[in-house]
Amino acid sequence: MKVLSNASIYGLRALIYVASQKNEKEYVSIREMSESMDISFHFLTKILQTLTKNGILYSSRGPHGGVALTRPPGQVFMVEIVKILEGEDYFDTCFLGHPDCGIAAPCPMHDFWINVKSVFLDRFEKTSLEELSAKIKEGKLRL
Amino acid sequence: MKVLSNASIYGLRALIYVASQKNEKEYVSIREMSESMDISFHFLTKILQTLTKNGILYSSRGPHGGVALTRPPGQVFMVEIVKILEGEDYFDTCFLGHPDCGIAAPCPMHDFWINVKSVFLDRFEKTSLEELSAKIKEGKLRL
DNA sequence: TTGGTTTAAGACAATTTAGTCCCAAAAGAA
DNA sequence: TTCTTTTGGGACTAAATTGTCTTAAACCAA
Ligand code: SF4
Ligand code: SF4
Repeated sequence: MKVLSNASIYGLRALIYVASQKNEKEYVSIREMSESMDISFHFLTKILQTLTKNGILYSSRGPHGGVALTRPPGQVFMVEIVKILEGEDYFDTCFLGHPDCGIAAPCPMHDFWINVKSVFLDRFEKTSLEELSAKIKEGKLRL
Repeated sequence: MKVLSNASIYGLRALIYVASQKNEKEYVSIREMSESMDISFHFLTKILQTLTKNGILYSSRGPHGGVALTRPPGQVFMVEIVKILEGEDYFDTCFLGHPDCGIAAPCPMHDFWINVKSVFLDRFEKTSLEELSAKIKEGKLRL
């Protein structure tokens, strides 16, 4: 079972990496992240570019360049990242892939699906990069 | 958000279609199903072939041929279909795509993810084709 | 200013998923 | 038998996702 594309997963992991940095103001090198997390450098670069375009990250070229968060990790929530990388309609899907249905006479999976989606949305809305990076900072989890 | 591939969705819908048939013993034509549900005939055929190979369906060629359930709809559960069409390891995934991790120092999403997967597994284990086809039989839901 | 470093951008290739097509094989009817 | 209908099986194409590569642009330091 997979609910996020590789692009979203890599983007999320990189943001957690950045958020877990000691010095919040310093740029983090994409090369360093890609090697540390064993993700293709160019692929990760492309993903982070869209996060930069969408205002999640600052970026700077040249020596000591890289990317940095535009906001404190406690103010960046998963839901925003997922909507940027997966699409704005991420939570507007039907379990069976129907374009529209279910209002009048929903199928037996409808209530389940609506509920699952709201659980995901709720969790994504409440989980910040700060929370996600907490255990990394303590050195308790690899990324 | 998508948790099932198109192949699984089409396979499930076709099984629901078969299960909602009045005469349980009669073969249902794949052509009829593909046209009624607006699914590619050849694609659906291929999917139903793997379900036949895996003992979910009988099949017969020629006039009045088609597919039929090997068991009563009340004895066929979603979990079996999903594991056949998505792979046996469908429920053995990590939220962040790691091959192994989390036992010692799980990430903040681990508990959430484990819980979500068990909710899915539980529901898939308890939902039979009979339940899924109930509303169709009443004519209350399109497929 | 010159050269090295690093992100930006976009073309390109590989892989996976989705879908199409053709022909063989089986079943039924004439 | 012979013809038609319908599934079986595999090759093929299309599209989406994933990943690679090359060059340009920005930044820094000597
Ligand atoms: S009723 Fe079922 S098929 Fe219709 S939108 Fe809800 S989940 Fe999808
Ligand atoms: S701890 Fe997090 S990253 Fe590790 S297996 Fe669990 S969900 Fe995946």
